[in-house]
Amino acid sequence: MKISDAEWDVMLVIWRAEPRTAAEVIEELAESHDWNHRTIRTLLTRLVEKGALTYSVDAAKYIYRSKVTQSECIRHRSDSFLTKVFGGDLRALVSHFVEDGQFSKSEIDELKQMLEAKGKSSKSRGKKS
Amino acid sequence: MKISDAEWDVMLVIWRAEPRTAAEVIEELAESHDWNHRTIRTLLTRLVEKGALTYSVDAAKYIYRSKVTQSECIRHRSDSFLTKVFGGDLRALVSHFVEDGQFSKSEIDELKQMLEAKGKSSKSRGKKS
DNA sequence: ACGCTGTGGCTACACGTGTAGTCACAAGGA
DNA sequence: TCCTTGTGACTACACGTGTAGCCACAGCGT
Repeated sequence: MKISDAEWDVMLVIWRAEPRTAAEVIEELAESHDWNHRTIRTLLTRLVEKGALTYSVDAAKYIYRSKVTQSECIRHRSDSFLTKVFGGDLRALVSHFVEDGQFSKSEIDELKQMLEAKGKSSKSRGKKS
Repeated sequence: MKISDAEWDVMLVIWRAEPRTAAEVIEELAESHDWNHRTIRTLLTRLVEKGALTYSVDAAKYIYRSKVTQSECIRHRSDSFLTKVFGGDLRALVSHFVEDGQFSKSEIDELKQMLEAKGKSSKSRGKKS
């Protein structure tokens, strides 16, 4: 399932706190986006169509909740990105971001520790789970 | 400038070796894609329109060459991705990929060294080189 | 000289996406 | 009870994108 950029922002609101009525989603998005409420309703509908959201009806209102988790979607987008932009070369990707970014000393240490742990436990911890 | 997914594959061919005639691009893409040559010509035209490619004419043939570098484009896509999917949190992005990926011992060491170097030279090496 | 073939130019068309309007219905205030 | 207001349903529409057709022209083989 492919969630578009605008839809992604809607998902973020839902993931942040579920479930939500359309009105709540619209209100929260109003703070960051200059979207007509119609637009947001359309996005909600499309997300339901493509299976990213479900809804239940309460007092003639729809209550939306996610059907896919944020991490699933992040993983999905990350995988596509890795494949498309770095040709699947994970090391190239990571080094690109590391070289390009600005990290504080402590963040660098944190990442090193992460790698450390990775070096020990590693092997066999694939992508699924 | 936004290069679409199909266009990206065309750019890859050009970046790999420039300049190229349309025929050469088509031939190379035939190996990996099941695209009609018309499709590729359209993509080439669109890439010229959006300024990613230029061409010169020689013996009534177009010779295409890139107008933007691969690293510029990678940086661009990477920035959008970072912003959209990880809300700009570079640390989260890197840790996602590190945790998710499978690295060999030596790759881990390599990355640690990169961080090491980063820790020393760091600060002030922003994104604009 | 003539037709086949490859070339770029122009055109097409469906689908996704961003953006939003119209409509009918239901709930709640006057 | 009647109107306002909010709701989801359906509709619209332009632009990007993936995919490709038609056309005229130029070069090459015969």
